[in-house]
Amino acid sequence: MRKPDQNMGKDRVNNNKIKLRKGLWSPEEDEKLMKYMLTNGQGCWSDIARNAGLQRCGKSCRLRWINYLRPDLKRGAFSPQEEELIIHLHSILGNRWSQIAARLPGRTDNEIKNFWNSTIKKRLKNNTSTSSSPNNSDSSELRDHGVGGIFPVHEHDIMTLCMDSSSSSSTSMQPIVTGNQFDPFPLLNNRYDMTGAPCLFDVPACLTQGDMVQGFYGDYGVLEPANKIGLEGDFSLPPLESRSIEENNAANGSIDMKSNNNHYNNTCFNNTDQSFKVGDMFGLENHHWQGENLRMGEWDLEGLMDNISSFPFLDFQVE
DNA sequence: AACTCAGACAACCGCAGCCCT
DNA sequence: AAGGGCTGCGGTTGTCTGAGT
Repeated sequence: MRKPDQNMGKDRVNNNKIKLRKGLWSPEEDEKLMKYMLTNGQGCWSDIARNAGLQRCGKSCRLRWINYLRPDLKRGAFSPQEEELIIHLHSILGNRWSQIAARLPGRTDNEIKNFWNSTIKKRLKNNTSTSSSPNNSDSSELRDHGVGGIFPVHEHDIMTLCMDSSSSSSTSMQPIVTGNQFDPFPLLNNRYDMTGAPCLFDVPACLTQGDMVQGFYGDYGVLEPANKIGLEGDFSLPPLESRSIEENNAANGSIDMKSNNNHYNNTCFNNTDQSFKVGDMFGLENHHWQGENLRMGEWDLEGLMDNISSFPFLDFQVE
C-alpha cells in the first residue's frame, strides 16, 4: 500500500488562505470524510470538504468517496464472470464506464476503466494479433469477439453475476460493524500498514449493519444522512443505452432527464409480450423496487438489435 | 542487495451538462 | 439569454509495488 503524503497539515500558504491538498489521501483524511458522510450524508461536495475539515476540494472528496470510501464497494480482483460482463457491456456501451459500472455492483467506473486499460485491452490485443486483421479498432475487435469470442458465453454465470454481491469469491461487500466501530473494508484492515493507522471509524449509534448495507446501495454511493436511512434499499439501475440519453429523448420524448441523470430509476422492462423485473432477473426479490416502468420504446432498439446476438440478457427477445 | 521495469491503481484534469440567479 | 457554481464523466498522469535480473 502506498504511503500517504506526509505533509498533512503543513501546507498553508502565507496569505492565510488554506491551500488545498492534492495527491494521496491520508488515513486521517479518510476518517474525516467517512465520519462526515456517515453522520451528515451526501450533499454539496464543496460544503462537505469544508465542513469535514478537509483541505481538499469537493471534487477530490467526491472522487475519494466514490472510488474508495463507499462502504458498498467490492474490492479485490475481478472475477472471470465480471470480466466477461465488462467485455460484453463495453461491446455495447463503449467507453461509458459509468454505465458499465452501474451494472457491476460494488465496482467503480474508475476501477473498471483501469482494469480495462491495463488488463483486458492488452489481452484482447494479444488475442487479436494472431487472429484478426491489424486495422481493427478496439471496439470493433470487441464487437467481433464479444463475450462469446474470447470468452465463452455462460448466460447463467452472467445472470447470477449481475447485482449479486456475493459473486466475488475473494471479497465481501459488506462492511463490518463491531461495537461502535465501522470497518467498511473488512478484508482490508491492513491497508494502512505503512502508517499503522487502523481503518476503523466510529459508527453513529443509530446505524446498524443492515441499515448501512441497504442504505448505502444506490447510485454511486449516494448516501442519505444516518437519520434518514430507511429499511428499504434503493437499488438503482439505468437503462442500457447504446446512444445518448438526449438522442433517446429526442426520439420518443419520454425520458425524464433529471431522474435519469441524478437518480437512475429502477427499471422494469415491459415488453409487449414478455415482461420481467430486473429485481427478479438479478435475484433481488427481497428488495424493494420503486422505479418507474420503462417502455421498450425508450431503448435504442436498433443499437441493441445490432448487438443482440451477443447479449445474453436479452436472448429471450430474439428466440 | 540493488536496480530496472512493467503492471496496477489512485488521483488529477478538462470538459460538458444541469441548475440557479 | 448569460454567467457562475456544482456535479459527473472520461482521459490521462503519477506513483507505488512486485517480479525479474
